[in-house]
Amino acid sequence: MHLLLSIRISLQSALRDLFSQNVTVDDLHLEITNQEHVGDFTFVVFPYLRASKLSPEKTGSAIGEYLLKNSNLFSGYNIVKGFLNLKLNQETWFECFNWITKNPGFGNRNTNGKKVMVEYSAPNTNKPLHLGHMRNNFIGWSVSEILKENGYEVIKANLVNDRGIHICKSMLAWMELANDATPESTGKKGDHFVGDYYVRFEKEYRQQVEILVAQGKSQTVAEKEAPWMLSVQELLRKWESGDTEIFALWKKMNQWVYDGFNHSYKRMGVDFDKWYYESETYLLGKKMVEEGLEKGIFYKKDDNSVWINLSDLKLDDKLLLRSDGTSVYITQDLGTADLKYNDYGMDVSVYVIADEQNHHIKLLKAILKKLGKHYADGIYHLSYGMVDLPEGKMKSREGTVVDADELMDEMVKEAEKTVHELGKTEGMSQEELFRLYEILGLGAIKYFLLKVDPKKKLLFNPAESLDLKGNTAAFIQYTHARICALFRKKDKIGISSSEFQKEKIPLNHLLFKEEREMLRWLVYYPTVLQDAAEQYSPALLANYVFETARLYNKFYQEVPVLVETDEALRNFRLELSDTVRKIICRCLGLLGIESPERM
RNA sequence: GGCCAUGUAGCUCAACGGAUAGAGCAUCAGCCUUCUAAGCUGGGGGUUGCAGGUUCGAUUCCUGCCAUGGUCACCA
Repeated sequence: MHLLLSIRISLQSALRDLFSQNVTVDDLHLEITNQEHVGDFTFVVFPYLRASKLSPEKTGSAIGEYLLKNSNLFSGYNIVKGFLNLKLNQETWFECFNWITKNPGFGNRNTNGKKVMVEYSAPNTNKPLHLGHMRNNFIGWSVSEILKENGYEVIKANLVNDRGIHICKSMLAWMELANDATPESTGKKGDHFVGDYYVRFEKEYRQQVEILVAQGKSQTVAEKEAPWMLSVQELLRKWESGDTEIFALWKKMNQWVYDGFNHSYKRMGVDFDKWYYESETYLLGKKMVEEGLEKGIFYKKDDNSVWINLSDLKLDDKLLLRSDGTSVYITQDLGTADLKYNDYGMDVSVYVIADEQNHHIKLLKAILKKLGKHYADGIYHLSYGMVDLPEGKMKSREGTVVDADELMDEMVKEAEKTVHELGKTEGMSQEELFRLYEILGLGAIKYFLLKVDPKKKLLFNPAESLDLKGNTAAFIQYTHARICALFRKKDKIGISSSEFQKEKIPLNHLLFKEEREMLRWLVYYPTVLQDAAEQYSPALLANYVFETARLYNKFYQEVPVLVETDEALRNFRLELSDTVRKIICRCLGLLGIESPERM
């Protein structure tokens, strides 16, 4: 029995039979009854007063009476103003619990035949990953998994920004300063190795600019004429013309970076089905610009630069090719969008990109539409807020960027410290312990970054992220481990458990408040899972699973499980506990967080 | 300046247009001779940025202000 649906159907009949109102089941809204009122679910009758032509109280009691007479779900009702509080009878709760336990994939939806591509991560190959990438990665990965659970076929894609002036900067600094050093020879992780040369370029370049300024040049001129700026531009030209030596170096250094990235991705637990490289898509973009020119959708200025007029959309004209014929950021995005669609023909294409690019994606969609690409309508920008630190924005120049690898190390170390202090892991092997530290450390970061609504900016407070109390992954993982402990204990003291059978529950037994509240909450899982997909929001699941753990801990505190002497009741509570454990495990799993059996 | 977000307890965040706006952190007071105290119970803490409007009802929708952030590159 699908509880919420059953109640809605009863209400639907009530409105139809009493007031000749035809409403769809989806339009009927049920809320959890407030703490201070008596009841399980509440139905607001205000919207139906026009139909009933009665006072709120009389409308409510008419519906209440109808439900008691025509349905066996309810044991009573009360009305406060226009709020009809419904009380379910105990039989209904057991029936409902039966339905949940007999549906292993409770909440999952069958395949709907729709295909979605989720593009996320999108790193540059000149720097290691940082905290901003982490939010991006975790949102992208989690949304993908949530969509799968809701019946979509999902392609996880990564679009690597592997070309351009910034890559040339690391290359130049390496050529000038490295003496053929490699990640192997220095024992440094490849992405950090290359990133260091990027930093060294910037440092040296700034000095060169300063010298020129001291010699009397203006800042702008100095920035353009500094020796390394000229060299790096030359390097880019060589790269674009396909210089074999430069190309080989570019490939070699990018590979170092990829080796580093793959290591980080693996530790973060994110993966991709398809990799795109801007070095391969920018030419496609150029081709599309040519086509647009031929069709007269774009126009060329005297200096040979190519533009599109978007005045009908109240947007400024947008440049698509520079006067020297090279492509800009949006050019390659046009090419990538087309390639993606030709590869997969997906219904929806999700771009997980920070909100600083809202305007850019708007332009991208607009231009694709002008080119007659119908798939433009399927593009959805999952725009998330940037991660700020208590001191403000992360700035690479000021060295305030939080490095992903360092953060993971730090959090795992912190987890190790706490596990040690609490000393509950006696008998676990060294290998199991290391595994546990990873699960706890990574879980903490992921939960911290995912629990906030993606579209809001996120304040990363290092001290707070280390916390293991309250609204954290550890709190939820702890609840999971606690339930596991309960079952270990059960086996140890030799209590046999069998499937819960509601017929065996003593008739005079009343469910604890904590039991009813737990059941009532579990019923909402399918709704939350669906909402999370529709809103592309892992945060909804994070909030749900936190509340699940919170309610279970209350239950655990107040209700005896193993200590219960009545076998049927004990079995019911054990199975309820196991159901909660499974829901926690599934929710955390969709957030990319593992559920330890001990901690 | 135009456009777009955001503004809720000291702090970080919740709340399909519904009841006296909820959690966590911090703070104060309690609970381990019974299932993991990374837990539980209770207290204090609010003019939901401001002013209007829409209606049975607004944190939520509309308008105007104010504040913060983003963006409007031949950067990516």
